[in-house]
Amino acid sequence: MDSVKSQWISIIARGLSLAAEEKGISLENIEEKIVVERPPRAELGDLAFPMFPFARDFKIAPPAIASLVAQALGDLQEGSLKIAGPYLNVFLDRSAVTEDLLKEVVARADGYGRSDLLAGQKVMVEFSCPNTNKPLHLGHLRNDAIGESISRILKAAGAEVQKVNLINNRGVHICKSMLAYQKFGEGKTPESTGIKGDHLVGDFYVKFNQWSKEDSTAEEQAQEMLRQWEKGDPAVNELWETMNRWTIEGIKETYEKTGISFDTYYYESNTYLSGRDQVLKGLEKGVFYKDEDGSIRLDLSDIGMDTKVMLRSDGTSVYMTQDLGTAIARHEDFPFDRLIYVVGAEQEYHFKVLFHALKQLGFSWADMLYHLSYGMVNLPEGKMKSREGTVVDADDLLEDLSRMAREEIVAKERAEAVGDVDTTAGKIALAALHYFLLQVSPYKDMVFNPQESLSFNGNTGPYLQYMSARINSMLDKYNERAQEFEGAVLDSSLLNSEAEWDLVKLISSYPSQVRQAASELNPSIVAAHLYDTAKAFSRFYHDCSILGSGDKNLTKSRVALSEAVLQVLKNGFDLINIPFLSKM
RNA sequence: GCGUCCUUAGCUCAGCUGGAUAGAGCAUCGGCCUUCUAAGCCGAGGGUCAGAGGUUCGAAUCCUCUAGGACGUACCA
Repeated sequence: MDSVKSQWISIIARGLSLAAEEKGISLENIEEKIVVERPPRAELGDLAFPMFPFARDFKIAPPAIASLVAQALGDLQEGSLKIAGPYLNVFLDRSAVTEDLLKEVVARADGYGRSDLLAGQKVMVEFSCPNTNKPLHLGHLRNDAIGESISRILKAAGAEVQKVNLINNRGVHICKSMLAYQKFGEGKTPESTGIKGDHLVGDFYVKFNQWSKEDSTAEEQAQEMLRQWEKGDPAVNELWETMNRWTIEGIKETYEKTGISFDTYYYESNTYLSGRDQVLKGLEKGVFYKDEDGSIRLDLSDIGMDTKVMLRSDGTSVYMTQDLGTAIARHEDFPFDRLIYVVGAEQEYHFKVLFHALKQLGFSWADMLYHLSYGMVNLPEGKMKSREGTVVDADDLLEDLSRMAREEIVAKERAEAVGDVDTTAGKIALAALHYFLLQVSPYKDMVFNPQESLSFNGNTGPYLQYMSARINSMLDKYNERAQEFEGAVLDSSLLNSEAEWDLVKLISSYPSQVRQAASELNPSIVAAHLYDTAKAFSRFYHDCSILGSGDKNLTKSRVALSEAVLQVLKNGFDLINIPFLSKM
């Protein structure tokens, strides 16, 4: 369809220049001025060219220009042109467009939608970045969904993508759960309690917060433990290693359940020292300065901000310290053209400072760093607050969703048809979750209403799965009854209903939607397009019988169209991490 | 205080670099299962695109201001 579009742009350009010649005016850069749109309603045509931009040159009203151009072009082979007030609308040769499209989708198959928009680019995407003191919650799930999806979309746009995670495994907050474990742990382990490691550790983090309310020395004790840890105290270190392992194993289990993966894990514990070296180097170079209070700081007054601590006065590192070290290590490991940090909007200030500091330190690639800032997930009552226990735990949520999906399967008496009910339910749960999280533009805050958000009806992930499963089983039936349709010929001119043409347009615009999602780093564009496609198929399927059309050529043609729809859905599912189900 | 962002139907969200009558889902009401899965399809009601100016032939979209809200402005991450 892209080629058809550019073909029409040059036709219109020819018409405009002919018309201009007739009027005795000269037009420059015509093609660049031409705007292509889609008419608001299908009856108006397939492409629209507004004539407003040329009113100034012609010094006549846009509708008059439209008729002038139409006249100049006369009769056309490629389709037809219609004047609609100030617009020139194009009606494409549907049969030809459909035929080309169906061939293209078959030829490209899983590759349909891929492009070379970012070919040759190395892009690193950082996301998730959990702390090792508690399990993942709903906020992480949004981060993970965005990061994973963006990575897949960038890859589809031709980039070489490296997904990286940064485990925040050191710092005073980590010491808090360790301290609580020392005090109240009684030697419990994930094995002895049967509690998933990250949850067990998280319970002690909660315990610390309770205890610190009663004992005012708790915070100071945690700080002391951090100093011991940075000094390399063997007992502290051993506890740290044990508890970290528990948490990371638990978190990795959750990643596996949600289809998230990473090419490389970075650990704050490995990078904070090199970060510290960088800060000291920067101090020597005069990029940083030593404050009266003993801390090493960066002066940001040149970019209208205050000063920022790079290293504490007691010599221990802050978040910024290790992020410097991590960024440098990453560029050495994978010389990226772009590093995208998928991190919440509340850290915008942090990244501004980080990028600025790296630039001041003389790293040319500092300009290639980008903070993909996303909004918070709120509850109907307001923010999630760990202190008030309103945090939605990731594992619990997945379990709830799976249970609900299982109940649906049973209620709809689909258990037998589906086969493995638990696996299917798990995949439906993922579709519901990922679609819900990705249909919203990343930068916006969103509301998660547990009761309403988890519906499987309407504009949801399971709806998409349902439509694709139905297409799939219809195609299975077609193949089983292959004999009936022997000798049938694919004839795209038979696909002449509006519903079929709608599908052709949606299928053909899928690749440009993926490219747009890649350049805007916005998976919701893909999600919305898949919904439109599934919805259009649903209407078509309801109105047009495929296997029972009564004409085997028509059946074959509709089957081909359905196969193309299914291909787009499958390819798109992969980009937004929704599992395809052959049965549901 | 200062900075960044948000505000579209009762609710949750779309709305491409400004373009023809602002769209979905949920919720409400009404139709459709002896025919390819009713997790479906069709229809109805529901909008001063927060408000006011401005730019433009044309503004939900761009600019300014105002009002609400979120976040940030830590030797937390």
